Amino acid sequence: MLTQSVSTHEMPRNSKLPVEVGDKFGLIVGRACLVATEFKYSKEEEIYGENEPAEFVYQVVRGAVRSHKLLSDGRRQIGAFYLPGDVFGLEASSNHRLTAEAIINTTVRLVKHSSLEHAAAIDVEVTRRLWNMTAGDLQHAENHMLLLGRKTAMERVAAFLLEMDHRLSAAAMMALPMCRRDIGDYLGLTLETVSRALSELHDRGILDFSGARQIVLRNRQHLRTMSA
Amino acid sequence: MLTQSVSTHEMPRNSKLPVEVGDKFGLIVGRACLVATEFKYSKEEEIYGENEPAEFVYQVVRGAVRSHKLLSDGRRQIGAFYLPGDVFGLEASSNHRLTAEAIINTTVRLVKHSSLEHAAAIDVEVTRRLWNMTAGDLQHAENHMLLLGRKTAMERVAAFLLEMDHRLSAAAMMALPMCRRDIGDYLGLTLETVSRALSELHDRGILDFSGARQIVLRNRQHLRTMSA
DNA sequence: CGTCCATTTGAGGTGGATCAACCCTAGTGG
DNA sequence: CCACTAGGGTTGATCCACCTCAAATGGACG
Repeated sequence: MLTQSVSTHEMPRNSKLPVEVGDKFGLIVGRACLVATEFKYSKEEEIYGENEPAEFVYQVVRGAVRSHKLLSDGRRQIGAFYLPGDVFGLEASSNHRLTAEAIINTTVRLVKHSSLEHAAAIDVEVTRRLWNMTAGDLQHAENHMLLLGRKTAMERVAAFLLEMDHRLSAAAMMALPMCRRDIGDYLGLTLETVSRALSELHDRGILDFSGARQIVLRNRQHLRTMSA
Repeated sequence: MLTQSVSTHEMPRNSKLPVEVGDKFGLIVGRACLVATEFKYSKEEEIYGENEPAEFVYQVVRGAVRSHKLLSDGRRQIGAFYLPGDVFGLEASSNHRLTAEAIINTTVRLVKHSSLEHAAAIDVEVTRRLWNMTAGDLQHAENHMLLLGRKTAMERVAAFLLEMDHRLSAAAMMALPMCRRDIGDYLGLTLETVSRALSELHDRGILDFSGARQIVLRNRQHLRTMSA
């Protein structure tokens, strides 16, 4: 529960509100004349739980977040990873449908869901942008269903590497914030299968490691072919 | 392409516009003062293709529709089945992201995407309802990712039966419009595995057949437990 | 420098896929 | 009215991609 977290951590403070170009959160917050608050979560901390009321909408500033669903026996499916710039926790209904946790120490900007609702009720453009965001999430989910239902382990790992490369490759190097188990739970595989696939890609010269989570892609075209 | 289909079939005519309670399509169309047109597709006919411009939004009146994505080698993932009352083909962006086909002879109501856009641009409530629909699709996709990534064959089939029971059980009998291959491609399984799971459920007295696609559930609670 | 995890690697097992008959039923035409 | 056919469905036998279990390795951090 966030309100508790607020009290057990530092108090929120207003962010500088740097509305970058292409920053969807900034676009909405700015449009709606809302003030975003910064907040920090430490490694492995829960941000919100499945079925909890959706009190806030979040944007990752620094760090990384995963969202997941659990089966009663502990089997876990990660629906998405959220990296700096990504918005998460936006629900059209009143409750969150997945649990969100910080993968590493993470700073987020957040706005009250209710203020967004209020802004959306009077400004079509705000509603339109919220709809577009949800539609983007849906598109990701549709692609991921194809991956989970029909792709082989190697195809899944290749697709994962290209997705992460696209989303967080600053320089040539890709620094993965998540462990092998997280990757497996995202791809519907075990951590061992993920590890074996990465090792095979390394053996075939398609990627290089400098530490298990520091990866350099050497042949993106080959990966694209492999991801089917 | 629909315009071609229109010419090769009967001309569209205005529907009676019976705005039922709880009919989301009716709510939107009515609110936006739009006129819905009825149209028929025959068995196995394509309604729209992946990446085609999203010219229309559809609602099933009679029949059944499936939407899917294909890999280059023909592997197929069905994202959703649409049954009478369901809306499909609604995109926030300008193109369809899956292919939609009629499973059996199907009648749909449709409205121009552009008129919806126009109505949404001036009426927050319309936009809000469109957003809610997309959010509903996203929720279904999130549940389905858990199924595809983490559930066993039997759990998937049990979940499928409960979903269909919930959506199309008129009396006690459930009349499935789709073949075993469609079910398999929806659940990320082969048609043989689906058939074997159904046979086992029959042997265990959890369901009865009267024809391969006429199913009566005898123990829903047991199915609920099995679907994990 | 030792402890603790994350990761890798190995060996063997298995759930579901694949390949192959066979069966059932609806539709067709004689 | 019935024989024939075709397509969907079932069932069996075998295979294999991935999981499971186990152990070794490595890297980060006190």
